[in-house]
Amino acid sequence: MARMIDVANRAGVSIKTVSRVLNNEPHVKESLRDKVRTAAAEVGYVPSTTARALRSRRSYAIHLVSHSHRSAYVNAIQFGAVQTCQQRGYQLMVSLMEDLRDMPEADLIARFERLMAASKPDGLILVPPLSNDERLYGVLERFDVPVARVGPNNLPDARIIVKINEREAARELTEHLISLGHTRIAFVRGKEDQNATHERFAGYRDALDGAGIALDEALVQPGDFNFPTGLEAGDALFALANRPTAVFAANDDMAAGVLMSAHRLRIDVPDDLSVVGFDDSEIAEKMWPALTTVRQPLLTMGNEATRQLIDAATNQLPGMQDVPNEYLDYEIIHRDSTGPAPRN
Amino acid sequence: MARMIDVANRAGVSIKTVSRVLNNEPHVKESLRDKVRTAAAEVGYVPSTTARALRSRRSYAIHLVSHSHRSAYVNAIQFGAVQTCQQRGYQLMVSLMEDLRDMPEADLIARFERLMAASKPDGLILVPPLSNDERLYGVLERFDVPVARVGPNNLPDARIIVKINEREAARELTEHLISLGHTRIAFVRGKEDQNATHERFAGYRDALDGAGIALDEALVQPGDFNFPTGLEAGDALFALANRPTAVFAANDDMAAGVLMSAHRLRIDVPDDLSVVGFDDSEIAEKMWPALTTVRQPLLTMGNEATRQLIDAATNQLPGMQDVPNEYLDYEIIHRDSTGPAPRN
DNA sequence: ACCGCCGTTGACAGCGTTGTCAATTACTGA
DNA sequence: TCAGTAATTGACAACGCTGTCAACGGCGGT
Repeated sequence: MARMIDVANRAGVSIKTVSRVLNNEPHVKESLRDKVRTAAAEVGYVPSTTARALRSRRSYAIHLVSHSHRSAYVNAIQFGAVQTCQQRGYQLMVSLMEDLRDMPEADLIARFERLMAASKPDGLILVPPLSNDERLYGVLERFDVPVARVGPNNLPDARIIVKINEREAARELTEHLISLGHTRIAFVRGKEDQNATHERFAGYRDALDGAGIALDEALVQPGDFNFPTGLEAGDALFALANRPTAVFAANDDMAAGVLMSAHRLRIDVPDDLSVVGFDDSEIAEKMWPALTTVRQPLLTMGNEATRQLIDAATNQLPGMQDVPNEYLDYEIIHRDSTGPAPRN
Repeated sequence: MARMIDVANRAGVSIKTVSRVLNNEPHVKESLRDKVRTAAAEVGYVPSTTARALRSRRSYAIHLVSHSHRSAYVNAIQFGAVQTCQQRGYQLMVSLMEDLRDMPEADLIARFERLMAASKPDGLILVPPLSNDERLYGVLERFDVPVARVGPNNLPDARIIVKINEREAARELTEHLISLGHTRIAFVRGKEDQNATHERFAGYRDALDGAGIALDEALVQPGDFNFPTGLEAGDALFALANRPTAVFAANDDMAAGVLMSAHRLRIDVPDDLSVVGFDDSEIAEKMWPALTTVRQPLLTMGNEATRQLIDAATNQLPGMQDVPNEYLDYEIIHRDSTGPAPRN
């Protein structure tokens, strides 16, 4: 495998000059630049990330840390992250972090210390539920590494946060149900320690309030973002004397559970019941009937988080002032699980 | 961040001794070992993977390369891989490789050369369709790196291959349909350049042959492992004058498409039609009706591939003689999409 | 008592790159 | 023309670890 010295010899310059050319540093004559680049191509030179990392204290790697439970959501974000990494010559590493809630802070610190020491990433991507864990907030201060948080997040500072306006999206989706004539609209909550649950519920309430519909606590069911809890929530809702005509599940997996419950009870969707989800995960269009939901630009979110991290690491952006953590665009996807409220 | 020299000073030994202790090398007195370990713990020492990698020419990293299209299948394998990596103190890096078919071999080599040079992995995990691409077979010879291929694979050599017996599984699943009384059993093929398609189809034929059922070419539809082609295949099959009473889709996503087609045509599943898939991907249990399918131990496959790679890199296994590339266990998961053949 | 061996231990070099700084060359203005 | 400054280039060290090899000391055999 060709090293820098081989390129240098072939081009008749010192290795330092080769280094400068390949890193696009100033202070090299154009004529030499070409000569070096040609030589590098001829010997098939590829820089050793390892040596670079050791000397320059930059690893050219981004580390994505996710909770041990893998989902299509995280998968999509990761996909976006690896795309951007490859474009920019970075590596993407992935780690799993088990449940943090019952982990003493000391262990938490130790976990991250090990992770940081071992892979020395130039940036850290945190996805839900890690991204809105307040304790990590303090723990990561200890390490001098840019952190990007993906997903709804109410941390007040200027870190990199990539998200959509979930509250507004939830409101819009609920308003759509209301415009279809629904008034008894149920809501299935997600995990209580995730911000998404609260944002989406807030949007749901906003819409009800706006339409002057009173919140019926009986129509609000707990859940944990997984299919089985969606199923349970559906069973509970449909056992009610006064059934809802529409169900807003806080994510698609739970919406699938609600649909399953409806099917089992021979409730026709969308004629007798409308169901909506959130995320537009890959199962949304594969369900029967295909699910009306909110599309999050997960790929773009992965891209963005990565891009901003790399920029921060490269110091192309002196601070993050010009990255105002704005919302990315979402989109309501209308499919076949929603229809006019049944009259009765 | 503590370095080895800090541990050495604290323990009153040379850094070489620290290195020996922490790498479990021989020739250190037990008393010193304890002293070093204590010192390491006290200063919170974590070895620098970077420095280690540079000097020892081992990166303590496994690289998982997948096709640009990310699926739940790959996601699960990756999950298994990262689990084992973390257990063994390795990092997992991921890469995407775009479509290789129309890539000249020279480019292919260049792609891998860059990948290898940049991340210098101790092992490479290839997932379908990369894992059964014959050209990679030759290309990877150039690099002195252990390669694990996940998925059905008929390469004749002694490399690491982690798979289930897909043909047998497909036969068993088809036999189950036959035992339910079905004789008009359709098959939806996957991508033709993937071994899985051929293995699964072969198993389907085995079962038909075994039962003395003639293969009806009209019941064999093309597909590409994605939902839309499953939908198309369903539409084509259900437009037939003599409809099948059962459909075996070569994977779950296509089975979802077949189900959607059936629902749209108001064909009752499982009363009028049985549908089965393959993989037991996460959507299988969320479909309506929940899908009967073959569970591949994808997590275990990711674990195994990684374990074998690490062992190979560590030379704990001198060769691969004692890793006989045996099949892992699969399991037929009976759900609600299958039932007795309708009488007519 | 001496030799030679083995189990321990450490000094030192070097992995392939980039940072520092000095040396050299080119260019400016008087 | 020449000093003074700026641009260019390279020599060398260093990042933190492991591989090599030499030094040391204890021990058994003669």
